[in-house]
Amino acid sequence: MARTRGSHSDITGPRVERAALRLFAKHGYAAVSMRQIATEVGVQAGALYNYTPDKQMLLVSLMKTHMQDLLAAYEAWPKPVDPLGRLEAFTRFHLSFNSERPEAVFISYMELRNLTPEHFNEIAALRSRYERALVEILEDGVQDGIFQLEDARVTAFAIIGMLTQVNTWFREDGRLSRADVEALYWTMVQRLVSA
Amino acid sequence: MARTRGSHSDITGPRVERAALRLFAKHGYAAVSMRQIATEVGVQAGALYNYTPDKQMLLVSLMKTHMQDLLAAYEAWPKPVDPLGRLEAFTRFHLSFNSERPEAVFISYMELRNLTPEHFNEIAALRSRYERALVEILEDGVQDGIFQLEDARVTAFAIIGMLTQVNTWFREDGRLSRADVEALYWTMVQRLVSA
DNA sequence: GTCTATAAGATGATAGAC
DNA sequence: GTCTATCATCTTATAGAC
Repeated sequence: MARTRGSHSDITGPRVERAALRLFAKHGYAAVSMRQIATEVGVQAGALYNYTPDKQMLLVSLMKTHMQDLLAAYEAWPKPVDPLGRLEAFTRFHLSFNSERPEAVFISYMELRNLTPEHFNEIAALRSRYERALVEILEDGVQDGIFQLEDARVTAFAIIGMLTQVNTWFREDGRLSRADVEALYWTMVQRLVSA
Repeated sequence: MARTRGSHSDITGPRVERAALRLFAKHGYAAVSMRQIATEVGVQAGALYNYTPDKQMLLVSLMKTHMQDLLAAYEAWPKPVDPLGRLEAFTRFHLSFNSERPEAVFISYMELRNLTPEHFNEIAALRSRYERALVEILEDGVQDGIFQLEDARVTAFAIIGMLTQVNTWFREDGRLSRADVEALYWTMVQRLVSA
């Protein structure tokens, strides 16, 4: 059966999300109007409400998708069994995953304050699951006598903080390649745990 | 001579800046209206324009003041002459200064995208002066054979990234005191440069 | 210096035609 | 599924009285 003319729900839906992602990252959630998103997609503002109940849910959906993608991709990432190998896998995974979606990473950190408490807690829970994975690697390494560190939770924050910061300065056409950056940060992470 | 009744320029001015700082940090620059700021200060919206030509300059002024305060405070901070002592001074200064003004720190990083190119470059230049100070400490330490690291600029970014991240999780009533956090991070910074 | 009033336009969201 | 038209409200900024 032929499709109704002008019906593109399976095409327009993803385009709305991508446009919102791009514009929210560039100007901030509050600064972007539904009309701007509609213009970017090539439809009228009213048509957006076929894809989201309101502006807030558009943001929530972007952030939730990003955090779920992060967790799913990390679980699928090849991981050795020894703590040092797992720490290297985590380091390289984090740098690689984040470098491929700078906009979603930026939004997921930046726009937390625009979430209602319920949505905030949902995103925060996903984020802690990821952080918890690193804490466990560090604790295992300490137990095996391979790592030396004072506080696994604070060290995990420090590692994630320094790895995530890369997105603020890395440029594709800069002095260093992605491989250079990965190697430098893996060396620094090893030093941080005295491995 | 008696003051004109209702004239409070020396009191209201700072109150406008403080209200804007608080509200911009909480909700984001774009999400805050001049009416909200006026309500917080206790005046009508029109009165704000005695203290700022427009909303944009209110943001620029907050960010510029913060960066200049940062540089001035760092210059006044007691600094040893040896690289290791200077690195410790930088670490403790950064944690201490940032912990005292979380809102200004947040805004100065978060709202860069809302600046016109001219204002952005001005703020970015102040920021690099600060980063440059750390790079020089690291380079001096390498030259003296005290530090071992591959890339002084990337290491400086990593250190600043991990130190600045503290503001996102530290709570006054949490498990760790400020002194605990300073000690933990100073240990980690030393490890990062193999000192 | 602060007020009230207002200009000129943008905003999120909905209703109903096609 | 998309459009046009519209509502009610909010926005930044200014003018002029006090």
